[in-house]
Amino acid sequence: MSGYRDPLDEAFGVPSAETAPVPREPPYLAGLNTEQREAVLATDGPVLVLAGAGTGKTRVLTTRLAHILATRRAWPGQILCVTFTNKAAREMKERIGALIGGVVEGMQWLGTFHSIGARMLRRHAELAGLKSNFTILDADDQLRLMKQLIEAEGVDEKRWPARTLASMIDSWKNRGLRPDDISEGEAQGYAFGKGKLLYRQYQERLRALNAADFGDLLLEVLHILKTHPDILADYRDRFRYMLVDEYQDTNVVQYLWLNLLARGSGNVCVVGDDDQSIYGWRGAEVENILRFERDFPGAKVIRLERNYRSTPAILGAASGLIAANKGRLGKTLWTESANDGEKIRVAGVWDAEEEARNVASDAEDLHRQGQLYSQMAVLVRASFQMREFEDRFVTLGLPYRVIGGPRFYERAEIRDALAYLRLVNQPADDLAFERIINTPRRGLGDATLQQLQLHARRANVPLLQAAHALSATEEIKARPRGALRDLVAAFDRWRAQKDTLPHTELAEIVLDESGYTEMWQKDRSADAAGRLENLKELVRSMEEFENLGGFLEHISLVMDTDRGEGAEAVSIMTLHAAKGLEFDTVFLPGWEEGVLPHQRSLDEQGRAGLEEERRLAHVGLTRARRRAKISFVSNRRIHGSWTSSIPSRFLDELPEANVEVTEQKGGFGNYGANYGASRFDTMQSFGSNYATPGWQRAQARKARGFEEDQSDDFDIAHEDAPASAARAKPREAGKRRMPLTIEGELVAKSTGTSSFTPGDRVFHQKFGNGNVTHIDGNKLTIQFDKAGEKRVVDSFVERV
DNA sequence: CTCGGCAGAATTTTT
DNA sequence: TTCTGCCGAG
Repeated sequence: MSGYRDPLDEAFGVPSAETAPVPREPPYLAGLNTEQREAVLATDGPVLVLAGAGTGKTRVLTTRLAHILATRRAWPGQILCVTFTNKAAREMKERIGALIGGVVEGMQWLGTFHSIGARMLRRHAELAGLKSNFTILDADDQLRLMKQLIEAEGVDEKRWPARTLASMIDSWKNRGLRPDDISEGEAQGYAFGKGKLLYRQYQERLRALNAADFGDLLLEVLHILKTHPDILADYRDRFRYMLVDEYQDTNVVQYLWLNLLARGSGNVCVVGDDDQSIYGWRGAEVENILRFERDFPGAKVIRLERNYRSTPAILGAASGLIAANKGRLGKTLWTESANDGEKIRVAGVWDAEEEARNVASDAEDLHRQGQLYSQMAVLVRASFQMREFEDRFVTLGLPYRVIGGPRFYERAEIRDALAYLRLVNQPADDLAFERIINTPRRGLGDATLQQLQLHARRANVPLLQAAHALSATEEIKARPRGALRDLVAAFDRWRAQKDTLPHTELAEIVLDESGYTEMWQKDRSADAAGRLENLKELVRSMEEFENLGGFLEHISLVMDTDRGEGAEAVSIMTLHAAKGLEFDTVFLPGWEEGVLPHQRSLDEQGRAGLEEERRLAHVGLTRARRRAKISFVSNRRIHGSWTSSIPSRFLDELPEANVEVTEQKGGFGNYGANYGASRFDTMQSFGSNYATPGWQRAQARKARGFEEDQSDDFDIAHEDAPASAARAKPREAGKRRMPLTIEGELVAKSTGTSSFTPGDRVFHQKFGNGNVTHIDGNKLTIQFDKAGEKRVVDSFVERV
């Protein structure tokens, strides 16, 4: 017995009583700086860790957790550890595993707010009028549900879009408000006060469907905790230690929920950075972090300011920028480094196409110098900016991947397949039923559905049950009746097989027998093959789960899939998606008024919006380890028409010492050369206010001049023609684009020499099918059926 | 019931 | 520009 040594002790280097009475520092503390160490060791009582970008926040968090475990302050199951994203949760698990050399069992309360909320809600489902196998609805389902209610209420959906109601209800839920809590004034915002009624109806409908939306996962749990002291006491007792990541992103419900629980042990440690709060639009309140000390008097506040990521030049620029924000807790990032590193490069260019060209050629240059593509990222404000980059990268054959594009589980084919599975799992899921009743086409259209709905409402039963009943009566015409009977019989069969067959097998049977797979096999469109592939992938991914229920839970909560991670490719993503990541080189295009301080943010949130935009810019800059390259364009196409844009005000806030303005080869973008009161302001080039008609004319003239260089036959006699946007870019005329790729990522395969000949029929992930018309080395000219003529590198296409 | 054509709006960010 | 939703014809 005495020889027994706990594996945990072993792993952590906790001295055993016999061998080492000498106090020795556990190995996991090695390498931490003073503040980090303090944050790890201050286990008891409230602690606020203000962790600037790149200061080792995750390391502190994981080490702290490991420390709590190692010192036996709590068992894995007694620690509540909340993150904001699934990725962060996953990473945390992995890193704790790495720290103690194995997988930690029993960390069942480590996860995102929503996954933990779902866990709790399933335990107490009946208290919220649900069964524990309730379905978690996604945005799409919610919207459809709301549309039905809006219509039933006789509200004009044109005037009061379902989207508006959805976001309203969402924000109410984010603020912890249930239907009864909505004030009349608040409800006025939608359809003359019908918002409140619709909210209540929506909740009732959810209960009838045995479903919950994302907001409910927290709101309902909060309500249960508030109204059931015994349950609250139980959780308070259970959670000896609480850790919260990204505290600056918490909204009101999350805040209330955390606070309620934290009043138990009082051992709550929140980590965050007010300068990285970028989710205000989703209900996050920076104030939560700003008032932590008031909420928990005597809280220990630890600042992590030593940055291990970026060069002094980058930190200087980022600090200078963020200093313009008011109401910060205030941190100054510093780093130990002999030299400043490369200055931030700022370049003005003509348009987004040129911007993409420059970024791509810079990326190639760096690559030639030995930099990895995987160490480069293009960070944009909004996803519409991604297109130009994708286009350019595709033509060059430069490997890239889009992160956070259309997600796997949001694709139509996946959602259809899931609807089938949901319905097998939970027969009351009317939304799933509505989705698949006529997919594939089986002659069950609107008319039949309405009959079903009528019957279902009268009998107060789910649609599937109504279908069951109606398919046996004469109420429905013969043709649809037969189809309905088949469908109902199929579901009966599948449900019977649910408990006897492995769930992956069941899924295959369902997709097969329903005719869903066949539907895509028959489909001859460009992306049908990809969709079939996705369906296979879906079934494959089910293998990791014990049963159907577990799988469905996972997919509704974990919408992100990190596909292609680690690939040697340039990442393209939004600034939001980039939080928490780092790259050697970061490209920051689109620093223009209206794009980087995004117009909408400014319009809707005023100064608060501007500050959040500035934080977004700050997040972007601090992603860079070695170099950051900012650019802005003077002409941007918005909704199809060309608009002149002016450089972002944030450019002026970058300390001059850290910035280098580069001349562009294009010749039209050298605005930065004119230093003045505002270094980047285009008006300097013209000596007049940019908003005036004169400036606009100047722009137009410039545009025409540009075209003159490009095409000989341009008629410059129209000097005084109105500044037509279309005019400025005649080259664009015939250009057409396909919708975004299904895959959302394209990575060059290393094929040998070109093995194509003109006339070959080929398939391209993005552009679909087409014929090769010309070959030039490894560059093919292809006439695509849908996307028109494109020049593409051969490794991106395959023969069909 | 399905398909095609047309009008009108437009998504910044996501658990 | 591009996508969506609606309407009318087959």
